[in-house]
Amino acid sequence: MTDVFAALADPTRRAILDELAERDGQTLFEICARLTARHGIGSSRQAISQHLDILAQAGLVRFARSGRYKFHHADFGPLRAVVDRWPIPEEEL
Amino acid sequence: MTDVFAALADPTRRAILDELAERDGQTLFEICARLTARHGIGSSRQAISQHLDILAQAGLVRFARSGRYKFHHADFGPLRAVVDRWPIPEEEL
DNA sequence: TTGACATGCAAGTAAACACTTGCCTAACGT
DNA sequence: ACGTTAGGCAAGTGTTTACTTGCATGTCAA
Repeated sequence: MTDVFAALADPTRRAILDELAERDGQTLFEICARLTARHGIGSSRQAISQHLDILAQAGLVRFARSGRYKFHHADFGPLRAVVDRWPIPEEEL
Repeated sequence: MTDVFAALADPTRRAILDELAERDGQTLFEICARLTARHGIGSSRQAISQHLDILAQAGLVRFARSGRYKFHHADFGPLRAVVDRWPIPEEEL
């Protein structure tokens, strides 16, 4: 399991997490289409696939293979490594 | 103000934040000494200074000049950008 | 079984990044 | 005034990273 912080460093990967947070279990092609349509990201399928691998190595995304489809599920649990590390001040009112 | 996520991607910068969380208001030389002694980080003064600039651009560190000393203060407020963006699950018991 | 669809693998490239090196400016103590 | 201390600036280097290109594998429908 590699670096959660490094996985979050790329804006395209954060957009992927946004997308999976809104609609979990998408395939690679769905993610590509929605990134283009809704986030203005025009990266190739292979680029997105590589990003998903990095997210998976960080534990932020899990795969579920079914036939020729590969569904992607987000897991935001590793983000506690960020939250628990430093004292985040309360929201000002 | 540049990318908070990118600022957190480097382990040396995270160690700097750890150090400032434990003892706020250190000078550059203090930070260097304590990083070496307590975190096993042997980077040069200039390297640490560049890291502090990046942390400052992300809003995570502020400076306070006093004579020939420059005191560094951590501000973890920008970390709410991480917390508020995705639904982080509760800790399992 | 043939073609279309969904994905995987791997080499190559260009840019970003972390770090060093060398010199410079400024503040303090004696 | 002089040396020392704290920090700044900027060019250069080696590695990492994001991305592309081209081809290969596997799955399903007709």
